[in-house]
Formats: sequence, structure tokens, C-alpha cells
Amino acid sequence: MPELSDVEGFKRYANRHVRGARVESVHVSDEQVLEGTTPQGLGRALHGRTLLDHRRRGKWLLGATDGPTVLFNFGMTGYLRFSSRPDQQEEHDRVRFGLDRGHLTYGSQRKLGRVALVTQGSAIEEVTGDLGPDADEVGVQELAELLRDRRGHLKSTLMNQSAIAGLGNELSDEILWRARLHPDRRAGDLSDEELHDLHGAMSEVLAESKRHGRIPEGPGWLESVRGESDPRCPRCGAPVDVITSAGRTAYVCSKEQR
DNA sequence: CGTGTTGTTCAGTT
DNA sequence: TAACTGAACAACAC
Repeated sequence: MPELSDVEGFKRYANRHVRGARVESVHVSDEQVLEGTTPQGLGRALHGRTLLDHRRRGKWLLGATDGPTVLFNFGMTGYLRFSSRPDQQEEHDRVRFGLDRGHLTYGSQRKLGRVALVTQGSAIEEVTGDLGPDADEVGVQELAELLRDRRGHLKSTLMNQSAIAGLGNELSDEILWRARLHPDRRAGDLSDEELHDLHGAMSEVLAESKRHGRIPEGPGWLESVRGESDPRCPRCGAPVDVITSAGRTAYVCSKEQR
């Protein structure tokens, strides 16, 4: 499930393989993933362009070119694949960029992801919607201000892209577990110490997850028990409750997260 | 064959 | 008016 850390991985992948490449063709096999453009429009806008730096904003990947910027959103199941030689077309490939050095393919099983174009000079937020500061760049003071006046639950606030950008279901679970905070705590009710813990947990989880390009599953990670039939807290061994919070499945240590 | 799954949007509510 | 909640959506595994 692409969240901040996964998109960070896509960013490095794109910069490693396609930075500096020239676009020779664009083939769209499913128009549904295009937003605000058409297969013809996308092709015309990108043909002959050079791909420049890819960067990340929240869960969005922004591919700069010497023309328009290409925006990728990965939804739940999106992926990016580069191949220097002709390769097998996969069932869920949706957009294929033919390059002078191979091709870059965007795909997604469920078509919740999107590909959009932003022309030079217009704002990316017209496509992405309002985004709060990136979660990996938020300082403890900024986090405190961000949460102070919020009436909603912690988990829903952390996943609210217009409050903080980049966190999804799994990262928010991981962060709250590490901070020993219950997802249904009111966001605006945290003590200074809890805010400090939350910020520390967020920084650690994101730094490590970004390095891996996904949430690690090793010891010390809640992720390692996700999906198990009888999940136990990797820290204390107590049962992990699987509850619904913010309309999502949340994994919560029954002992440590209050 | 119904249920569960999650990122985003949107309708509806506080 | 802004913040908030929950349902809908997509497609597939189970």
C-alpha cells in the first residue's frame, strides 16, 4: 500500500533509471487512470521531452520534465517498473512511457491510482488537493501546533493529507504503536510528553521506512505481525487488538496503547 | 458468493 | 466556515 515510504522508494527508482531519458512514445492501455488529460493529450505533452528529477510530495510522485510535470498517485496497488529491454506486458499495466533507453510502466491492479499532468507555472495542488507539510519534515513544535485545535481522533488526523501529508493506514499504526498512543485519543488532547513521544516515533519510523522503501518487517516493527491470526505485540507479547479506527483496520497493543 | 481490504473523494453533519 | 465522519469506489483474494 503505497504510503510515504513506498513513494520514496519509487522516487529513488525513477531517478536511478530514467532521469535524463527522452520520451519517445506514450501508450495508455486504460484511460481511467488519467486525470484531466487524455491519451492523446498526454502523448502530445510529453513526446520529445526529457525526464528530469523526480521528487515526492506526500504520497504523490512528481516527475519533472523540460516541459510539464507528470504526477503519479499510486492508490492502494500502484507500481512503477522500468525495463531497458522489451519486457512482458503485465495485466495491470496502465501507462507505458517509451524512452530512448527502455520504457517506464505505471500500473495498478485496482484503478484507484492516477496519472495527471501539470503544466509549467500551474500549481500541483490543483491536482493533489490541499496537502499539509510532509510528515518526515515536521518538527515537534509544528506537530504540536498542527494537532492542538483538532477535535478528531489521532489516527484519522495523522492520515488526513491536508493536515500532514504522507501517512496512511500502516504508517499511522506503526507510529502510534511506537509512541504507545491509542489511535482513538483526541488529537488535540496530548500532553507535551506525549507530543514529544509521538514526534520521536514518527521521525524514527519514517527515517527507517524511507531507507527501506517500505515499512520494515523485522523485530521491533508492528508490521511484522500484521495479518497474523493471533497477533502479539512485538515489544511486550500482549495480544494485539484489531479494531476499527477512522473507518480503517487498526492494530493496537492491548496493554501499552491507552 | 459475500466479505474484507485501503487511498481518495464527496456528501452530509457538527 | 472549517473540521469532521462515513460511504462509495475499484478489483481481487479468501
